[in-house]
Amino acid sequence: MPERVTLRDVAVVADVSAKTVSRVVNGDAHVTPTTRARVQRAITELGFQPNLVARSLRVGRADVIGLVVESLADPFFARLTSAVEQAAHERGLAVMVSSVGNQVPERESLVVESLLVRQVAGLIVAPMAQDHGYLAGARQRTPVVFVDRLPEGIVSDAVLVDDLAAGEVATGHLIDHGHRRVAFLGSELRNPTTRLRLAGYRRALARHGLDADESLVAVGAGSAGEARSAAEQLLGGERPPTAIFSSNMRCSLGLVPLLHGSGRTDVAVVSFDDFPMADSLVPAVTVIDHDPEVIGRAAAERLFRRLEDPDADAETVVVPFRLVPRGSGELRPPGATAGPDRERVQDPVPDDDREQDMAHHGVEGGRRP
Amino acid sequence: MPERVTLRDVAVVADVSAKTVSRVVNGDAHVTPTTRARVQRAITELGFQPNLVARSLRVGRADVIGLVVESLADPFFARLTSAVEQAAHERGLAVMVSSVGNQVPERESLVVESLLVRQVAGLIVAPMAQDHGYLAGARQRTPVVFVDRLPEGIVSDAVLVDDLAAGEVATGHLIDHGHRRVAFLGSELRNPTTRLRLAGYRRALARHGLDADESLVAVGAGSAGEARSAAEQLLGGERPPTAIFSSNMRCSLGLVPLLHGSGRTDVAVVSFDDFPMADSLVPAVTVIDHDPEVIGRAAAERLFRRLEDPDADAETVVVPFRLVPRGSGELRPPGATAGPDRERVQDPVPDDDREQDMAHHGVEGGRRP
DNA sequence: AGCGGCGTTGTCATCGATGTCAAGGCAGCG
DNA sequence: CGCTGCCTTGACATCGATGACAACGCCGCT
Repeated sequence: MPERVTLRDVAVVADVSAKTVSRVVNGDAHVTPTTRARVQRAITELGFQPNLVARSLRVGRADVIGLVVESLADPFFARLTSAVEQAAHERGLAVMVSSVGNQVPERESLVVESLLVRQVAGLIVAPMAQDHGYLAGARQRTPVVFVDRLPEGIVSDAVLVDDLAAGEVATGHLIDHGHRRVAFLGSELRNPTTRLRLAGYRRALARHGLDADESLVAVGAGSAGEARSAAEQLLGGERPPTAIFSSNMRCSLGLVPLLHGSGRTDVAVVSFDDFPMADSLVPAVTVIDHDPEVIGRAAAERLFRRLEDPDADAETVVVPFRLVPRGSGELRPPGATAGPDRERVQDPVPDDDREQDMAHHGVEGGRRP
Repeated sequence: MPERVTLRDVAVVADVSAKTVSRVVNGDAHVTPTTRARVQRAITELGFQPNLVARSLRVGRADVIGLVVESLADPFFARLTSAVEQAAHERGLAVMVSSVGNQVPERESLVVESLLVRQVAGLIVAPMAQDHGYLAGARQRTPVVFVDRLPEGIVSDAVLVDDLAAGEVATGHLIDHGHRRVAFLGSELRNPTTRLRLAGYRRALARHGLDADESLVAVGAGSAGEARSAAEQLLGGERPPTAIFSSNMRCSLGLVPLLHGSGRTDVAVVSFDDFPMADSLVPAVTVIDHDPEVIGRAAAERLFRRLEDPDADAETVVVPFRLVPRGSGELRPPGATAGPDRERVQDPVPDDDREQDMAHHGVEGGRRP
């Protein structure tokens, strides 16, 4: 029994050529049933398994897809990874994962390169880099689907949430509940989704005629601990916020324990992304919910379609988000009275119209050119 | 400019053989500095990247490690995955991930096989299968490190937490706080860690002279929702538990919202594994904490060492766990008085001795033969 | 001058699969 | 019987890298 059984070993036992064994293994029609049965017996007897590395080299492409995310431990990306892996597995593809970290966006191109030299059939990338020109050459032979944001400098398939709109909805929700000092808590600005959510925050402020106060913007939190410290500073300022838009799960995991631990559950919170126990806390946390599993699956499907039809036009899929009111986002600022905010003179639209506008934003999924 | 630059292309430009280019790429000493510089220039000019699939085929092993876990979305495994990927990346290795799911332990061997045919250099496996004999042959060429439990039927490297001891500590903690109706909430019994934690639970009961009541054992929860339903049944029974040992994070994510949502925060809880917000809830959740990052890193290091020394003896690394009292596990049962439990006549050891005993369990890490 | 040793370089086989295309066998038709 | 077409099979090159080892040149020593 040789250490590794090859086509040749099977060919000897079955008294055919290795090519015929290959035909049987790959379901090629050009084999007689008699020969086929004989080869199958030999395959079973020897426990033959094709060497997929050899096949990949010959074919020029591995049956593996690459996934690049910021962090595999991040709950959002963990669930996205899981969805991608499951979709790939259903197609007989393996998944090679790689993380970029949150310190050096330029690592993205190195990480992607390390997947390309392994001949991955395709890539799903949650981008952090400023410029995706590095992918221009590779994309002729390796399809790429971007998740969470559009690439810069190239046209590619993508699966997105509208971060700007979501940031605007989250912030608008707080403003609609009377808050005039709304803070933004976010990760590094080199993270494109942070920038978009911040832009949405600012657009909501502007839309309500509120001045943007940069002392209410705390970005750069690379961990839950840093988010916690940043929130502490926000709340300890001269004119502290009465509400906080926490622009990703990681920041929320720093902010919420702080508020609960320091008895500041009076501060209104909208969290971008749901997280465990958010609805069990008192008050339960209002969230912008977008499902990483939906994103992961959509990205994988998009990639499979691209593999089948390399020359089709690039397509962007926008997946829906929704605001889930649970309590923390509906808290009123100190001194505010119940009911519609009477100070709001710039926008006479009734509340129900605004709710509908939000529902429109929250439900809309579709295609973006 | 050819589509793909090979050693041969570089060799032509540099006027050397492909073998010399290979020597330069691999840092072989047998190249003159003059030749080396000339080749480097050609490499840069052509943008050459070695084809790692070709190398893998020739060498007989890919520079990829495989990781097999139950679910990539599970927070515990997500963090373990992240730690493994980072450790691998530091070594220039890629990571191929695969999930088994929680329904069919036998899928493990199929999943492992799909990694083996891709010539992974080594495997890290969080096992679910009943028998690891399927790995006996492969292990001669592909090192395996098991995480979380020892394999069945083969001797292999492993990185473990002592699930039985941890289950015993968790349950003992509840008993020490006066509970006599302690329930066990767990996943499927085909999951070996569930079985060990249940055994620990039973051992704690026995140690305190308490009869095991099977109506207090709820296993089979495949999701947080199912855990929630199981907990509902436990609490709705004729003689409901006053305390619950939730034997994994997933069960806790079902149980804790139930308790909070139904006003049953009087039920004492110890959760195996920490989770986000556990310490922000009221009462904060007492947990058995073991760090998946420590496990992941230890597993990766063990695998790297195995790759360097394939013939060394198998080794098991036991990583520490600790009980983190936060409130939920220290709740007293209804009608209990404060202070030491006067009903405990079988064990006259004072509380401080027992605390020390637990600290001993919680701190101990080391090697197991 | 001749020999031996050492360092560098190159040739060629190898890894294990698949693609390309020729060859052989058989059936049908004139 | 000879020719043509179709189907099956096999030979051999290919994928792109590395391992094994021979060949060559140079230097130092006798």
